[in-house]
Amino acid sequence: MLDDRKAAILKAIVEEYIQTAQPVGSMVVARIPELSVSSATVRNEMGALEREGYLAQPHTSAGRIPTDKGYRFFVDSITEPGRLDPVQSQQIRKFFATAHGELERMLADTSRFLSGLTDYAAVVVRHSADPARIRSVQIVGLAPRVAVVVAILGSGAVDKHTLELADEPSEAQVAAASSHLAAHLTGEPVGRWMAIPPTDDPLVDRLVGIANAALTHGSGEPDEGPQVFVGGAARMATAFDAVSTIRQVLDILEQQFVLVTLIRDILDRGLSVAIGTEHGLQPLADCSIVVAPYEIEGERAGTVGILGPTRMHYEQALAAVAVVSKRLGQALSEGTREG
Amino acid sequence: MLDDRKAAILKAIVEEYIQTAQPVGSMVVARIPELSVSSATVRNEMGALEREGYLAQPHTSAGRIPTDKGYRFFVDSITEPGRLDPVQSQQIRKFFATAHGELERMLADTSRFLSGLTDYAAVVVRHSADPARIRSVQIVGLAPRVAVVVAILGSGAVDKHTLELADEPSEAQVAAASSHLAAHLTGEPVGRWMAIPPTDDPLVDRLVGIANAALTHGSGEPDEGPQVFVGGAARMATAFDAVSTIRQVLDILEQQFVLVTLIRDILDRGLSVAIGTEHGLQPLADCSIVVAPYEIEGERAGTVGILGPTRMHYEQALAAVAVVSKRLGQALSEGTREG
DNA sequence: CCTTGGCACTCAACGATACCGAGTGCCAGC
DNA sequence: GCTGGCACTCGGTATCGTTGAGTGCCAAGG
Repeated sequence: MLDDRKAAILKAIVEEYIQTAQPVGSMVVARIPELSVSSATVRNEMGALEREGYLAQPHTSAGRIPTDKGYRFFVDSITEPGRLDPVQSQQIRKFFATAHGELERMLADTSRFLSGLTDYAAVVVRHSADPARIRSVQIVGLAPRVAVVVAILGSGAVDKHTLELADEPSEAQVAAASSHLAAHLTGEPVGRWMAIPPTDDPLVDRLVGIANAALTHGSGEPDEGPQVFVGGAARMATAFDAVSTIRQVLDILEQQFVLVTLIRDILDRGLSVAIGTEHGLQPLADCSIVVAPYEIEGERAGTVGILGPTRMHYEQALAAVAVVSKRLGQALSEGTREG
Repeated sequence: MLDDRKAAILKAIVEEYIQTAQPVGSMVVARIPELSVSSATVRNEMGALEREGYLAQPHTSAGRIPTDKGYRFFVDSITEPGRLDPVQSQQIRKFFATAHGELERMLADTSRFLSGLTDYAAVVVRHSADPARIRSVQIVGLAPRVAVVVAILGSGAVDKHTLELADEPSEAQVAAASSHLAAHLTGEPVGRWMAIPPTDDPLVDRLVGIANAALTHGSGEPDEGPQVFVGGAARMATAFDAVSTIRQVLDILEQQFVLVTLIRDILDRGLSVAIGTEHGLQPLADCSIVVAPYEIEGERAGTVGILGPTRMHYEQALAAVAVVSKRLGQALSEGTREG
């Protein structure tokens, strides 16, 4: 597609522009040692690259700026995993050594951490596309008319619902309902309606029905769709200088549904980076997104990602997202105890 | 302190400035019908108001801008509750009619709603200053080495922790531990360490100890300090035009601890509004905060508030925050079932 | 004594103008 | 095909009036 020299020039321009945020002129490119050509030659090549859509010129007599296509070429040419500098690796190690606690807090912390690490906004999605299966379920009476149904899910999460009863079941009836429920729900995905055959005790059936309904339609997390944690949105205020752009980007970051759709879209297309207008969202035309799914015990459990300007530092971003998603998965696979 | 005319002039200037965001000149003030004086008189009074610290001048030959002290006078002069316009009342009614679900989701939704209602950033804090008391507690065995301790709190919230055991207690032992724990913890505030006397079965004691520890130091919400929900932070990008200000304010909004401290501070001082530098936070020097606590069943359970520029629309803000906090409290008092 | 019209003064905002220089495109020569 | 040279472009910055909103002060009038 591009001969070696064009590729080298394009790469140099992208790198320079990412660093300086200024249009890159031919002289700067000609100065880099790998290329021993004059600026005039570079100018010719730059003209060609512009005609092919890799570069753009803000106006005549300005340097060149990479287009989305230019960034795309650059990103695709990053083949080796990309090194994190030791300081960052150290930070990551430290974070995951000390991080602990409840899943949701962990995800929120991770989003903040990743944002600090990369200096872009970070997003962590916990998706529930594949609903966790119920590993164990139990009804517990707590007071004459109050009971709890507690389900432990395959993901290690605990789904619990308090039940208010019209009846006052005996302990035996609660126990019967509990085991009847367990017999029919264990192994099933949570949040899906499961028909449960009646027993010979209508009171037990009512109790089972209430518990089953709570697990199905209950307001516990699992069936409320994916959860989104955004960290470091404030950094977008530094990444752009047009207030309107900042506003638009922040708006998107608050629309969790949009974020989730966007990220799923990117993953569905088999990408790990979406640049500028590659994703459809017009307000994010100046943004790139780097994502990586994380896995808990081999199952995709969510995604981590960062959102930055198209002129983001892609190697670092890719490396950081990759490492953090891996480590997050590991950390969550260990600490499956606490839901 | 201020004679009637000065007060009227000050009020007019504040209102005008809130609307236009432009320094207010003497002629504009002289035009208002209540005051039938010439602009020259207004100028004299404005000079006096400036000397007394209520007004400031960006530069000679510009109009006047209210100082924090000026806003404070204005806010303190708002005595009657302040009317919400019918559209907003309608919105509020509708929101609380349809809002439902889990406490945390409800609070998050409320923060988003309040932000939309006022067009400022909104904050909802769920504080746990007065830890809820345990109404009922129970240990449930789920698997040979896995048990759950479930505590229902006075607030209606459910605190549950999964326990991983070294032993394999019998059902009777679990039941014994459960009732022993219940006997000593019921009525106590959660999250505080309670000594529990030993029984004659060391295995039961170990189980009780683990459960007790989980409830005390466990990672469940109640002892993790207050939770903060921020909605509509993006709106701060419209409220200010200096990018650095936006950045600073967004930063604060992400520091939950700072927010909570700030809000508690304001409430502790018996205020419902903090203007500009009245709160200590330098980055928020251009912001005002309007807060109101909400109550669940008569107990203070948290705070709702909004954060906007010092030139915010105070009457509306005060009214909106007051009404939303009240309605939120009512809504949560009804739906105490689901934790 | 307070109010008011008048007047000189101030100063940010705006527009016009000129200038600078980084960067380009093109061309002729090596 | 590469390179040095050169004319050209045009955004950015600085300079300089000009404008006008707004003030402070004063002297006259109720």
